[in-house]
Amino acid sequence: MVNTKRARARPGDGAKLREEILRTAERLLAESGTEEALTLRAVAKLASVTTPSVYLHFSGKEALVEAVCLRVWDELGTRIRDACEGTSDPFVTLGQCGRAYIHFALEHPVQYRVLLMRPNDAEAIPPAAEACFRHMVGAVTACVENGVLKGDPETLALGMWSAMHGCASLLIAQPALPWPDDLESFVNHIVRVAGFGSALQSALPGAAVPRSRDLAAGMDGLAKTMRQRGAR
Amino acid sequence: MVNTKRARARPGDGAKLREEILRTAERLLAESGTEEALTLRAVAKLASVTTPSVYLHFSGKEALVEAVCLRVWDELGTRIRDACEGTSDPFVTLGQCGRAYIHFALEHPVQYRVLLMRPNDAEAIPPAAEACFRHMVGAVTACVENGVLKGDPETLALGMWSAMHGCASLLIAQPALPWPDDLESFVNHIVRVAGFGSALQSALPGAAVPRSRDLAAGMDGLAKTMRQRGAR
DNA sequence: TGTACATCAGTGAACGCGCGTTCACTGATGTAC
DNA sequence: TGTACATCAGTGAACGCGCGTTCACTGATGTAC
Repeated sequence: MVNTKRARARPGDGAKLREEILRTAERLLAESGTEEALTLRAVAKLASVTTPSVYLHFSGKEALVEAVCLRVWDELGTRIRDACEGTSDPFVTLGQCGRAYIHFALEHPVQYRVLLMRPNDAEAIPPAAEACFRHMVGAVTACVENGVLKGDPETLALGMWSAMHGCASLLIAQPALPWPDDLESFVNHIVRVAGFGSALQSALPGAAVPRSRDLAAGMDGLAKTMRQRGAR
Repeated sequence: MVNTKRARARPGDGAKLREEILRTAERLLAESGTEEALTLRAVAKLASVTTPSVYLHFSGKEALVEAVCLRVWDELGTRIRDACEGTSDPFVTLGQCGRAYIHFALEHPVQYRVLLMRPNDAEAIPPAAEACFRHMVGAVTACVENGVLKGDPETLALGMWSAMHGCASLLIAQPALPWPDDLESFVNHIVRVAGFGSALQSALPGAAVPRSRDLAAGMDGLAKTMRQRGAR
């Protein structure tokens, strides 16, 4: 974390510092590894500027944090959107969405924590977060139209989101749990469980849970059918 | 939050204050609604004692927080254990475990946050947390022995835990998301998705994801079979 | 072309705050004689 | 039965720290005359 002398911006270029402060704040989060390191003083120092300068561009600390969040939501949205493109099968696409979500979280653990694990009593989520959710809902809707899922797309999407979030946030916050060595396989497991589960729950909505033996038999039969169809 | 005058403990009874401090800390969390309110000064004041008195029973703030966590883990463990008793079908039992977990989290949101959403770089989880996990693994193992689940019980249990955690922690941290009005139904949805998904993933391990149309057809067929068996 | 001036990005010093922690102490209790 | 004393739970005042925030200021830049 070097702090070289900054050249003062020319009149009219003041907003450049705003951009630089935001980038510095993200860098501080990533490099420190903890959100507690995100203080106005630390950001200012790392940006080679005095602390009160931050107030020229942000009304206070909370405004800075919110601005950082907006950027992260945007990045996450882009990642999810990109993951939704290029595949034709909607169920596969839904899984790719989920994988992209978890990968983003694991690659940006501190940012993810600030986004989704802080207490957040705001009445509404920011538009950039809404956009993320809409991508998820879109992927689910395609599955509903295709028939592999049934039910309210928003509820199904919240279920998928919550499953992805559970995996990501538990990995981030509780690294001491006995996680498998092959994390990539575990993430796949989570994504498949959520997808398969949503599909089966779509087929058996509200019904009583089948007896274990019946369910086990049904699963084995289904697996055989799937293998036959896949082999054609 | 009243603070009445405390009578000094008699020699030998000093440890009573330790208990009282712990109870006060839990009360403070529950009543304030935020973990930031858990300061030594606030706990001492609420317990009608001066701040340095806390040091007679805890080596410092971190030790106090850890002691609070141990108690919450114990409570959670009891809840899960109780949920595992009384039912004969292991798959139903697994679902009850999950529901008990989420209910506990939603009833104690601040405590749950302190337990599982704080940064936690400890190398090992505390024994009381291990006990919780073991209950989950036990419920999963019963399903594996019964044949409704297949695979490594620890991995399957981590999947279940992560699904439950995702629902609970997202509800707690992001109340502004468009949650359904009927939360109880949503929790059921989550639990069933995780259970059904684990079962189906057990039957189709590592295989390529089936084509949507095949999966949809398989699900409908399965649902019909289940209804017939359930109707017998 | 030179000069006075307004603009505006950024500075330096200081503020009050609540926090965790330390340390010398007090004063009631039980005990030894 | 009375008294000196050791024990030990708890006190009161103070410490340094880093934080967010405020405010009067500086000094380079572009502009009007």
